[in-house]
Amino acid sequence: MTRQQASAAPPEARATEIRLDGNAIDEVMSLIRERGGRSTTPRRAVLEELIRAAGDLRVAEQIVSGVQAGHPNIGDSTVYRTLDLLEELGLVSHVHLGHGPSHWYLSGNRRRWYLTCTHCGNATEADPAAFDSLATDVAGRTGFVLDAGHFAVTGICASCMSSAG
Amino acid sequence: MTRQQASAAPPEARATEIRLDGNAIDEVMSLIRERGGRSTTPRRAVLEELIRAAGDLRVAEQIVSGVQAGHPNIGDSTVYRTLDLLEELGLVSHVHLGHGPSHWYLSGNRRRWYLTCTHCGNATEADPAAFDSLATDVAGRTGFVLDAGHFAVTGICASCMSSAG
DNA sequence: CATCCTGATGAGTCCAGGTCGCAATAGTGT
DNA sequence: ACACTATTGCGACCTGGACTCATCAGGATG
Repeated sequence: MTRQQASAAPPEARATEIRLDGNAIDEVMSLIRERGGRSTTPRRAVLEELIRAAGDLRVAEQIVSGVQAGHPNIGDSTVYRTLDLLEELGLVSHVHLGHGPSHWYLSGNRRRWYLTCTHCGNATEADPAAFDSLATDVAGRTGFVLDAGHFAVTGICASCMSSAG
Repeated sequence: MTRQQASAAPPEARATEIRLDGNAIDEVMSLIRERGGRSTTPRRAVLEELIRAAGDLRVAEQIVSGVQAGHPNIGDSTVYRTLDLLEELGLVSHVHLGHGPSHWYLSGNRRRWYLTCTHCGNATEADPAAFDSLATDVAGRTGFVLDAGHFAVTGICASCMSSAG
């Protein structure tokens, strides 16, 4: 109904190998330039911030303030736009863990699969093997190709199960 | 960080059998009264609207306008609050299919599992059996008890796979 | 059936989390 | 160094929903 329902993961998305070392930024900038884009300070700053997170999850607001700590004049919307760009390139992903803001991480070509406990709110990354067999099963039955990321699966974690019954 | 992170599905939620016939409303009102709540016109109106949807998904805005078609003086926030109440009672559920608003349905005690295509945006209900075996697998490995509903799993549907590659 | 107590309501305001339009700025191929 | 145009930063705006609070009305009681 609203703006963008089916905008994520355009088929052109090219999952590129990206290492988390210092050269990564230059490699990404080359990739952007190949596509006719430009290597700019804000884009480098956002990438630096994501690399600094070392693959951990960050909400957009954290990324914005991390970037602005070093570059106070970079605007919020530029960070959002850069995250979207990097996601199109297949370099970063965002996941919705619950009702709050989405969480971003440098994914390379490996999306993750998260479980969120609706009781304590904690999110944990899950073993991809279990999800893969679900995906194989569903693809075989229906042809629908599941994508692990984007939304966490909710449930009750082991410790909440044992404590709260 | 914000208000409610871990509020969904309080342990007291009692999944009650609810039929979709005309007596359902009275039964639900009795249930509400047992808990010290009151049977009110807005609550009946919201339930009527959900029953009218016959189990189909509705976004909150549709439910609000459906209710207000018959009762123009019922406020939006009352509808939201009533949906929350009915969800606590285990009678309705909401699911996030994508980035837009959440979708509500009369669930009784049976939550559903949806697949959303990130290419065409369509959501389809999936066979619960596949999800159940995933849930059994994950519970065995980690003790985390998965809940099918609340978030859809994204992917690419069969027709988008074949047409767009 | 009149009263009272308190849960529920509706109108309006506020908030988070982005998104958008646009004039100004700054990469980059030549 | 230039020109061309992708990007930026700013601020206004938008959606979906939560909150406040004075008022209203179920329904248990007498």
